[in-house]
Amino acid sequence: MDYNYLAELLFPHIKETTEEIEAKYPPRQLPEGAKVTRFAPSPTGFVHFGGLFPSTVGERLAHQSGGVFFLRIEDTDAKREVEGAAEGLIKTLAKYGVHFDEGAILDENGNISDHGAYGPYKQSLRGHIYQVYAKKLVCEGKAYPCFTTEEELSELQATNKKEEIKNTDWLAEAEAKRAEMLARRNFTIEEVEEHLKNGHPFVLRILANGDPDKKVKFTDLVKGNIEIPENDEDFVLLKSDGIPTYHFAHAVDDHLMGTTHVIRGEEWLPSLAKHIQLFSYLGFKLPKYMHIAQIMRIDENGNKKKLSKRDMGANMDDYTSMGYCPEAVCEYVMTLLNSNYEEWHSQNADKPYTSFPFNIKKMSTSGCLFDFAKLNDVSKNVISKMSAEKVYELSSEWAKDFDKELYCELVANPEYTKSIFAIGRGGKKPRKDIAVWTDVKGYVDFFYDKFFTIKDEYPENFSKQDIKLTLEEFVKTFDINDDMNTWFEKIRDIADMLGFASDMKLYKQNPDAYKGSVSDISMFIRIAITGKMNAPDMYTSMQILGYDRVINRINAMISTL
RNA sequence: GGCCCGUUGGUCAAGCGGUUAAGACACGGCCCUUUCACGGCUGUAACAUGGGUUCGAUUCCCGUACGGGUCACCA
Repeated sequence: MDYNYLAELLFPHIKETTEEIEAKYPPRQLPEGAKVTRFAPSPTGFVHFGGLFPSTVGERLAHQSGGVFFLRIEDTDAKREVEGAAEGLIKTLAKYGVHFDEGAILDENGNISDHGAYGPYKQSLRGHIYQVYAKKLVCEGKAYPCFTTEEELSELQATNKKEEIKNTDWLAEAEAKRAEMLARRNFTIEEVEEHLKNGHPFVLRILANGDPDKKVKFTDLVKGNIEIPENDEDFVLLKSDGIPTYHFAHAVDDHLMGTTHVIRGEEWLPSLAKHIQLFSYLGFKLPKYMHIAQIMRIDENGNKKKLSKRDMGANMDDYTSMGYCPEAVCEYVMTLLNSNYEEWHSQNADKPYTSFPFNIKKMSTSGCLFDFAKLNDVSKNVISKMSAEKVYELSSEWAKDFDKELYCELVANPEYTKSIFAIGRGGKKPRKDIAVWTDVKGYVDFFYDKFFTIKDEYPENFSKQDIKLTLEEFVKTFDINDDMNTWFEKIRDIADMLGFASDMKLYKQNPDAYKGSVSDISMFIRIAITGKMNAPDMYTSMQILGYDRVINRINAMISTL
């Protein structure tokens, strides 16, 4: 067959040669060892946790090596595209420290525009380029048109199923399909001309030359050495609308854009044979691949499943509403990505995660479970290191969007609010009460009259009389100007007066000799003032609340007893 | 079902032929302590399984089981 003629038939409008294209994409001038990585999402929705993973790896690897990290929008499937998704993607990623040097970047008006010399970075804008390479493959007899329609194809699969080739007998089905597809390879130029004349659409398929009994050896930077059967499937290169499939776009784009490391989820591993074949057909140098393990979740049967779109914790935008700060999420991602991150972090507590030497070799080969408990722990530590000022700023910013009522109280008196956040903060052993901004309300509520109500929630085993006497005595002796020792001595005095132990050590030696201890007396007061059994340091809390509020609350409690 | 990947405590994981099999989170206890939190100490708990190879296997090889992924004109 005259392949050149066929190519001309198929792509009459393509005049440019691959050499001319190549000339427009010269090799990058980068220092030795610099990595060029990319994140290449399809704009079909929000960024999910599984996408933050590889993008963080790409970002770290590129920027750590003095390389380039770019964003390519893979909008080759119009059916699935979601309006505005790309913009949202970029914004969300930026929030989590994933910044691009090149590619589709958001301008000041919120529109996507190209930055960099290796564009366009939106695949829908690169149609011409793919066709040039497609034409070349046809010329070389490595690709051919297939006029079988989608309907025919799915019918074929359907009949296979209908004919009671047992549902479990995939092999037979696959073979039937393969035989059918192989038949498509046989066509004459005349047939093609006829189809074209009738305006029939076609897809361009690769003419696979692989022998599945033979294996290709391959080294993945994460998975190590793997062997996969050669590809013998005539997969689609160009869809009937002329737009490339992922496989073809991947080969052409990553070659032209000079990607050195392809970082993607391990779900791509099965198609690696296709890519190897394609790169070889095209005469491209194969980039290095890193197939990183998926994040998993536990399904209702207790099995691990890939974390997917609808799962709790999947959508990165949910982390904002759940009240996580991005730094915490980033650190958590680092702990999952590099097993030695935590060790490094404990030794370099003051440094940002970006100065951690990220190491490919330390990446896990197996999928890990998403663990909110761990995230919360990381997050508590992150927040505990912030200044009161910062906590005020971030929590009120969050509350503004997600808890208006709280927001109003927080910002009504900033200095007051900051003094609350300052309790137990700033020292070597800061409190770690807040993991997420949604914790804030439950932590600070009693400082605001709006959220505070007097409730008699004393444990049953204490006499109301003692409680009442404690509160009355406290009101009599309370002086807001007392220092902490004086203040507490007064509480001890009340304990002694009522037959409670004022000395904890003595109490523990002989608890039966007393009605209780000074800790119980404190609890009586604490419940009146905070409404809780547990609360941060009471002396400081009272200083913040002020004399009137303290006395009013205690009096209010007395009257309910 | 084919192909590919994986399997160390509940979770994340060190380990790379000889270890008392780290550490972190979670959980329990103790100490500190007026509560909580913090901090300190401490405890429970793991090499999926069967065969090799080897003087010796968690580590290497093969099988089995289990889990995951994939098998589109989706990425």
